[in-house]
Amino acid sequence: MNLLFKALNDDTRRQILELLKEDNLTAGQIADAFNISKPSISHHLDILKRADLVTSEKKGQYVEYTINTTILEDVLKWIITLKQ
Amino acid sequence: MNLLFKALNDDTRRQILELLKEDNLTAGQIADAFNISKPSISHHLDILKRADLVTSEKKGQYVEYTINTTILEDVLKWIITLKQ
DNA sequence: TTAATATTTAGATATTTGTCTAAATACCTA
DNA sequence: TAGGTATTTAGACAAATATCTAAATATTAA
Repeated sequence: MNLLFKALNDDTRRQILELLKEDNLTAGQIADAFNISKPSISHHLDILKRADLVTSEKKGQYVEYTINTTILEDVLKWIITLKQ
Repeated sequence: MNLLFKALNDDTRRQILELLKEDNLTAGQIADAFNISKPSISHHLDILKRADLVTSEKKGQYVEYTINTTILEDVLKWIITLKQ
């Protein structure tokens, strides 16, 4: 839960998730969407991965990232419980 | 949105919200529930207030805090949109 | 009005976080 | 195999954050 909220607590990472919602993208394609260095984006992707919000698959020399929204159920449940 | 995620990105603050879900509490009562100094709790309450997750009302020499869950709709919507 | 209680503000400090550049690693292709 | 491209790792640094103690403010009650 902590890892999840931590991962979501950054605008760049939330934007990455919104991008990946539309399409799987390689690390480079994601980096190109931001005015941030590739290593920084790589770091953000690592945080998203550790929170299980994305998965990655090596495709030749590229690494393709995919969003995993199932983990967001946990956040939804926590919030909905709080609202009841 | 940023303020909201920031406020939720701390275990103590999430626990404060869970306490306030059960009952309105004064700043002191909230502080008593944690092994953290009163000024630190006061600071957490300020962050929750700025995110509009709680409201406060002065009652004599006490300050009573109330949870505001309506603002969580924004987070729910963001997550649900991401999942679709 | 003075003393006690409740809360917040101020200021300090250690830790975490987001960013960068440089270097390392992995893969592809000529 | 050598050179180029894609990505990650390492290390440094500034800014943000969570915490503390001490002091200030506000309210109540003797």
